[in-house]
Amino acid sequence: METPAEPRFGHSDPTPEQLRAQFGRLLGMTAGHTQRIVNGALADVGARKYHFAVLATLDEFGPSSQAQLSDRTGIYRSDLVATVNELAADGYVRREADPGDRRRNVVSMTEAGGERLGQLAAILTRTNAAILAPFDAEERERLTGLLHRLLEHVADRGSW
Amino acid sequence: METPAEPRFGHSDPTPEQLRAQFGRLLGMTAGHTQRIVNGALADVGARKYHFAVLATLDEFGPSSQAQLSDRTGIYRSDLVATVNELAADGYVRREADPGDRRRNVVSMTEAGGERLGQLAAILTRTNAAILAPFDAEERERLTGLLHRLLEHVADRGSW
DNA sequence: CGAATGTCAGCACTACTGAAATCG
DNA sequence: CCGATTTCAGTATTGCTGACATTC
Repeated sequence: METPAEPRFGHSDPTPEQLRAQFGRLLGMTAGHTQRIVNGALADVGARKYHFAVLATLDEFGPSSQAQLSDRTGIYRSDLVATVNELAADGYVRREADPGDRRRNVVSMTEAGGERLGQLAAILTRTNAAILAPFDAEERERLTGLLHRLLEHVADRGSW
Repeated sequence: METPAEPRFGHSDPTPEQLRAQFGRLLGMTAGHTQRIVNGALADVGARKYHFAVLATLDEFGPSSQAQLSDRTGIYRSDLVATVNELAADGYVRREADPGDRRRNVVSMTEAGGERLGQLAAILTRTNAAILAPFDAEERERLTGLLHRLLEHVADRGSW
């Protein structure tokens, strides 16, 4: 009774200062909510971020080995196996042995994969717009510019 | 041989446009790297984000029930159990039955917990500074301002 | 032989769900 | 009985590591 009913993320009590002050927390929570929105929209059609990443890469670079897909998407090779499995099971990609290098597979997008990519791209365009709705064009550029600089900085292995 | 040795996150190949264009990806990757830096620094002393969140909350609000801690930190009640277990095992908090309401536990910070909080706060201050190093004061305010607005927007249940 | 490739198994952390037991 | 609190068990995704067999 002391605590009124709280919704899933409802903070009936104030958030402590020391927590609010953490930049990492601000960034992490913002990204967390954003990811949940994006993942939820993708999950509605049975997809995940990895699916879009692989399909978009195949669209731009054409048939590729899994190692190339890993390099271009940032997805680990071990995780790519499952991703390609899923996409192949749905008929969006084909996995064939590379005749020229028998260590490799050649992954190529099917026609159905092309349509799937269009579907996922549309979903992402929509969610991106919804997420950035409160910002005008100038603010969006400022925000993405700052985030790009921050990403370059934190992604710089060697400093950490 | 075709692909030169790539470090853990080295993209020897370019990132596809369609991926680069995703705001969610930019935010997610930035947050991911940042979290890894912060978590790594905390892990060096055997701590996690949840530990700091709970200790900071106890510091500001005094002895609390686990439900209150959950509300104020955003940590799920089920996950709070393990967090309090860990903190109690290290002597940083005490968990006692609430005499006035036998459903509740009263969690309170010990002296060692206060020192631990100081240690973790110092670590976070250091990592925050390192993460934000490339930005001047004005840019930091702009970035945190934009992120706060974005967080409010995306955290708004009901819109999603 | 050394290196690349694909595959499998597994771990850690986070976020989240559901259910049970106790108590008000 | 309803609701609050704590606890346990379990799930999913992501990021990441190590090992292995095959092939170049």
